Amino acid sequence: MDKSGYRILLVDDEEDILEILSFNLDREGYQVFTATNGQEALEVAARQQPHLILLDVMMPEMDGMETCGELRKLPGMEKTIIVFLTARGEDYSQIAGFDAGADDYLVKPVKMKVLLKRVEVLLRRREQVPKKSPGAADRSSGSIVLDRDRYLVIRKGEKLAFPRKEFELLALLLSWPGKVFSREEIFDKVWGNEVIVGDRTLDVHIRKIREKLGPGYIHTVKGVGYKLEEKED
Amino acid sequence: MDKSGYRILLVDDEEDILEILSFNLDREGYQVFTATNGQEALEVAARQQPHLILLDVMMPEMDGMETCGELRKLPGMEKTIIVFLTARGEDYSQIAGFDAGADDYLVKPVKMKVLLKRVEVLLRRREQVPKKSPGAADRSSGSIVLDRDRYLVIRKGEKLAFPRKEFELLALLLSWPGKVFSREEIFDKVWGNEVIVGDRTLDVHIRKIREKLGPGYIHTVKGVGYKLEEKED
DNA sequence: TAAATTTTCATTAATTTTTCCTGAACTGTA
DNA sequence: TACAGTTCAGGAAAAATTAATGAAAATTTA
Repeated sequence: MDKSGYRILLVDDEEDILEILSFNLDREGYQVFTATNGQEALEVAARQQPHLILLDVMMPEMDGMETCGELRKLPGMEKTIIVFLTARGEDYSQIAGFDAGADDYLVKPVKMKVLLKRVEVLLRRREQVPKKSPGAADRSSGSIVLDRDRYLVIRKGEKLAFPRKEFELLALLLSWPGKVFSREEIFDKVWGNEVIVGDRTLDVHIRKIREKLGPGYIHTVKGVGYKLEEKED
Repeated sequence: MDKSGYRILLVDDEEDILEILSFNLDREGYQVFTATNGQEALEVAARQQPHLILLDVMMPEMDGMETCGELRKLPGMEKTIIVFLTARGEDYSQIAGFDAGADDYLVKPVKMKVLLKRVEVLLRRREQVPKKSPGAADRSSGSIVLDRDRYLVIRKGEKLAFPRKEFELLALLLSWPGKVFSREEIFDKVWGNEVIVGDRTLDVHIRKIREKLGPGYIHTVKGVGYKLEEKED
């Protein structure tokens, strides 16, 4: 990940903390900005348009949550990642529960390694630019996308309704396109290790999925299992 | 298998589960350690250097996948076996996919017997150290590569589908390019010592492989066995 | 209760695995 | 060199395994 393309805003009333965080994030390659209070945070944020904001909850005058609410109102800041920094012992229910609009929160004291990792993960998640690594096992699928909330399978924009078992099965295959999943593995992951169903059951589900997706997606590897692959033969 | 030589780390935020797993694994003879959150897991792992880590995906603060990523970064932990414990219905693409770096995952509820078996198998698998012959070609260096996950044989970038027996046979030969495998050895490794098949069976499989790979790969050493070699005559 | 979903079952189909037979290549020997 | 005795390759096909299919029963859901 090229970190130099990311702007991070740190907001804390303690200069010491700002300095430590700043030092470490800077060393990682991020562009770092700081603010020591809510008001300042809003100004810097508006000007710099950071990708991620680390916000201390406990601050005088305008606290983290209020600042967060204000930040969210700024143009282009609706999707900025806002992470709360909170001291241990503060009321989690208040922090985790409220809808001030934070994306995540960290409990102080935070190990720097953890914080850096979290920042990285959050940025990457928001990045959502699925790159293709040539040659390597590409686990992001091409034309098939799952909508787990609605139990929909979207293939080339077309929405297909899938019943639960079929959906779960497809989801499993899709979780690693190309990988051959053995029957055992499929039963284990889709049905669970409690339930025991006949071998033909799986065949039938595979057939149903094939009927909906059309041919060329699910391939049988006789004696081994099934795999999903879009391009191949 | 002497289980007392293995250290297993259990990570789950639910104490009950930890207790049950701990009890059972302990009874099997493993050395068991526990942690109730990702942070603790990292600390214990760093100190105890476990051989296998059972990691619940759903945990507060730092979830299993994130923890996994962190664990992988610890020194000497690159090859530790990490197994995810996941509830059925969770997004497979999140669990199996992504580069969290898990070796396997189990779906809850897991039968204890299943879990113990899986642990045993995984530990044993990791035990086998692939032997290298000094002068021989490395299996990855040649133009033939096996992709076990996809069950494909890749020869000069070209993907070839191999049926099971042929795949296993080729895998054996490829495990030590240049070495001559005796018929006896091949039958033992590929068919297992219980199954008894005629001598001609092997010839036929070799022929099939030759048909697919083309000549120049598998060489017959009359009266001794077969070997795979890419360069020689 | 009807509709949809999931599972089973009997058959059929396809592929894989194995056997068998013929002949070529090689080995050692008279 | 010619002769038996092995050992393996190649063609063809039987045997066995495994999966696809059609239809229907069982189960769950709406």
